[in-house]
Amino acid sequence: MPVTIKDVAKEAGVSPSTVSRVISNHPRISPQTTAKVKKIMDELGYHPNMLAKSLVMQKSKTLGIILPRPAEELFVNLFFSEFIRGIVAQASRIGYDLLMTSGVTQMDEADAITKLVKGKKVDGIIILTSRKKDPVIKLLQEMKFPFVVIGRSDEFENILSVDNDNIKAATDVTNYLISIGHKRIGFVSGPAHLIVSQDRLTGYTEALKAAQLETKPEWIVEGEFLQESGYLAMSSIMSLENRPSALIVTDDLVAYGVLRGLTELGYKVPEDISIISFNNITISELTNPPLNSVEIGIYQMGYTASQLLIRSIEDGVDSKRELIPHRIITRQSCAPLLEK
Amino acid sequence: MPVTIKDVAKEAGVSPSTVSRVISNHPRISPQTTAKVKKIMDELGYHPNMLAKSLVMQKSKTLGIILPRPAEELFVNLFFSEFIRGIVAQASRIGYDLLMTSGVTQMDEADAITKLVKGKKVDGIIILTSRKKDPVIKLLQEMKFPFVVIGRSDEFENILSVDNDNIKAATDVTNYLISIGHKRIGFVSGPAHLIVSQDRLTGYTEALKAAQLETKPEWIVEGEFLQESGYLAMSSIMSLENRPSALIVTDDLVAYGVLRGLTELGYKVPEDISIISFNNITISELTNPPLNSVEIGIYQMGYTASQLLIRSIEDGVDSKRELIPHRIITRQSCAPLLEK
DNA sequence: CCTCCCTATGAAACGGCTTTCATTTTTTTG
DNA sequence: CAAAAAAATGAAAGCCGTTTCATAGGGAGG
Repeated sequence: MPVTIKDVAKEAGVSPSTVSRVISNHPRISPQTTAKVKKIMDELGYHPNMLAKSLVMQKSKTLGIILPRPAEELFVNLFFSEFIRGIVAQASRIGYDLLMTSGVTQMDEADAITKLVKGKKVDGIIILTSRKKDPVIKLLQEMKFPFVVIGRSDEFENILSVDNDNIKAATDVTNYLISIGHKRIGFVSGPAHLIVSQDRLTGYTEALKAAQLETKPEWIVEGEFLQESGYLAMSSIMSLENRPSALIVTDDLVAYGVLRGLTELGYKVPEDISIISFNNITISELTNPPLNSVEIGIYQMGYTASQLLIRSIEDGVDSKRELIPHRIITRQSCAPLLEK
Repeated sequence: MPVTIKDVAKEAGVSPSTVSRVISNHPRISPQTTAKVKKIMDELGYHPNMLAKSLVMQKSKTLGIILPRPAEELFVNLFFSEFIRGIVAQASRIGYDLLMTSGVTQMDEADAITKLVKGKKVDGIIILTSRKKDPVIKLLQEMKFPFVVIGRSDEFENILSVDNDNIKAATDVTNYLISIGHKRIGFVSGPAHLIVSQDRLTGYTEALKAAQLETKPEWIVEGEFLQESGYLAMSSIMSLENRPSALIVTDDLVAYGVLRGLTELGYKVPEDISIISFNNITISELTNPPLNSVEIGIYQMGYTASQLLIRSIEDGVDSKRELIPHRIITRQSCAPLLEK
């Protein structure tokens, strides 16, 4: 027996319509009535039933997010919390909540989305990872449902997205290494099906080309977002006769593996080889030596995604790309390479 | 113009009631009608409006969770993702979603909860951290609303909770150190207002008492869940003339700070002092040396909390405490102490 | 062949809120 | 002071489902 708008109305001696108008600050309600109704609402501890409200308003004031499958979660895992904080902070501020769901099996991400969308549980959806030819993006695009992707789509131009300029970031990192004298630069990449991997690789390649430096396919290793990948990459890279003097690593956790591999092989960082990685998660300042990394503004990405999506829902903006600035954090894993 | 139950009814030449009954597998609907209606639903791409359904059923099939304030998030941060995965995995399996919200300012956690509860957006709530005399627990208890706390309450017995046996865990850890020969054991604790801190400290104290070993107040240092806390603790502890030969640390991140502090002061782990910590987050296997730690089953805690809460919602269980087993992970930060 | 009882389905109310349209009350204006 | 305009409020429909109660039709039993 929760207290409803009717109870308030009866108690205040007005009609439900009037109470409703008081709640929504309708202009044509007299100050006295407003005061009286508000008093009663307080006394009765009235809170509107959001389901009823949502049903009639045709919007739920809720954003949706699909939990990544464990496999892809690897990437998201370490900054998931920060992301979510950003999203929820901004959403709450504007009166939205965040609904999380996941497919029951690995396969039905699409089903989960359809259910959310058609079931009217959410007004918009945030996509955390963008894969090449991402079917989820296509689905939402077809349903014409508001959504924002963290990252970008390789198929659709006119969507909402929040991203780092990963190409630029990788270029910056590469140029940074070049600027301190490195000429042979390797790259430990992430899974090829993720767009972020692709972009970072592109930036790296372009920077090298622009500087007219050598690129060797064997200097580029692809792996997962696992430290093990970094560890494994080292044996192949370091056994090359003409090996890189610096390495760009796609993620700090992977870089940790790189560090571990190098230590085991008897190399010193940064004396023997310089390392710089991406994402600047907690780990990166805890390694030995502390890692140079690229801060990508995770909280801000979440925050911005939330904001953008809500604007899209309320004002119908449906095509905008926001780039969150990145920043190279200098620690102690890179050293200048002196001419020899 | 989403397709509603009426559209399906019209198209199938039956009444909305019949369609509704088909959806819920009502026994008294003829096979032919069922088949016909299902076919139409498919053709039209019908999905029930969950808001309407929730409104009439008086339940939303949604669990709620309040994002911890940044200050307390520190503790939760590093395993937040794992927690959430556990919660959502189990919830999704049983047809529930997870709704996340936060107070807009730091203060109104209680408001956020009230809104969720009275607004009928959720059927139950998961509380991630339990503080001493936690006002949030009291609030939910007063509202007689289903909730489960991760941890335990120091005020209420008859609630739903999922926890580690932290007292036992700390006792185990202490006994482990004792078993390898340590007699002077220190403790780097977490914030006193968290129940988990209190419990671990209790376990430690009890184990020492049971073994009739010395406890010195100056061997116990309280700090935040920050590596800085561990770092700072070292200067005071290591400057004692009669200092511990082993240290139990409340969290791996803090232990990392401890390690850093010790290295700077010129001590070697485990030769000079043994370290073991709690939580077993990613970091703990990456430190130098890799940390002995206590695995606390985070995913399983989330999973269990979800399950327990849903059972409570559906079957009215309202008092149950589930303990998730812990496990000491042996790595290389503890060494036996030989008699001298 | 008539009643009685199932079975399958439909009609209508309800859940709690918003909003249009109508109505009453008050104020303004000529 | 009457008429018109403005302000304040109420009645009722509608959002989209579920469920109770009623009813039509078919078969069993007498």
